[in-house]
Amino acid sequence: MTSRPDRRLVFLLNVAQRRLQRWVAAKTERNGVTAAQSGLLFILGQRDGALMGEAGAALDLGPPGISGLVDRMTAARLIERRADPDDGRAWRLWLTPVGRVALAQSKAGLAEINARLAEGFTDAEIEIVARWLTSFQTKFPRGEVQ
Amino acid sequence: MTSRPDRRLVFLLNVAQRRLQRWVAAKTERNGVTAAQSGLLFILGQRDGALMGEAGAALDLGPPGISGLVDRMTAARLIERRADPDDGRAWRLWLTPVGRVALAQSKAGLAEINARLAEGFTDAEIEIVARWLTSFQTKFPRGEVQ
DNA sequence: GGTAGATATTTCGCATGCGAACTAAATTCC
DNA sequence: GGAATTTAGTTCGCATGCGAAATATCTACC
Repeated sequence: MTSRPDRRLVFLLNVAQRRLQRWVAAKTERNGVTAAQSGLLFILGQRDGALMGEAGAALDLGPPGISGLVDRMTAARLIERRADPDDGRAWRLWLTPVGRVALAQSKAGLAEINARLAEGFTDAEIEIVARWLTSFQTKFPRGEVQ
Repeated sequence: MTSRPDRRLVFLLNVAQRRLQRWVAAKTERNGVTAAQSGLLFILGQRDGALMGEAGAALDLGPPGISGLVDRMTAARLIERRADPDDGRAWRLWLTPVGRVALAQSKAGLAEINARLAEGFTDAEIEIVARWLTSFQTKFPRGEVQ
């Protein structure tokens, strides 16, 4: 029966993600902060001075992902990278004043996006969506496929 | 009250998309066909000989996106690009024998992914998710932001 | 018929993020 | 204490897909 909707779920997810990505990119054009960069700003807003690996884990990024993101954001003066005094391999990440401003703007922008995301759906329905999205973490774990 | 779940929806969507992407990439490693490439194979499976623009629209890709995808898939011998006899600007895309085999494999793989995506959710719930994902098309339209 | 505008595709530079392979520092184990 | 292993990050090559700008062709309009 049904089975028609899920046929397209993979595709719909992909498109939705890109639509949102584009929207945020266009929205924050002047701001200069992309969606991925906002993510790291939010993390540091809660845990300024986090290790790169911690931030990467919080954002579900692998080492190359967080490394590149940090490079770009450091170049943009949004964050600062300082050596961990206790571990010669590790770096801690800190918001710069510019980064704090960008974070505040991102927070404001997120409010509008959240409003749109929930538009036309009840709290209960959004709850289901959130649960579905969260289920990916167990259904498609990092590391093991087989 | 609630309002806590949607806080993270943007992020959850992003992570879910990447998790699935990685999964598919690892899954189809030998196959050699990525998720994006499967998308085009599916389109051509239904409409062999589609114009690049048509295929791009069906996949919600802009001109540069479909152009690059076609380049890579042509190089991989999955599809063929032939000039449209009626329009000197346009190209039509055709599955190669290799592409047909890859499409068949992708179809099989999609079945497994669909099963996982629906795991733990009722048809009604999946319906809600599908509706939510589809709503992005109107909430975050191409072209206009403001 | 010829010019102005629309349309199909390409190219460029960029951000994102992956896996594989590497470097360097820390930890474990004998 | 020193070798083996683990851990934190980096680098490389790649796929993806965006916006802006360019190219080539087609269509419309005078």
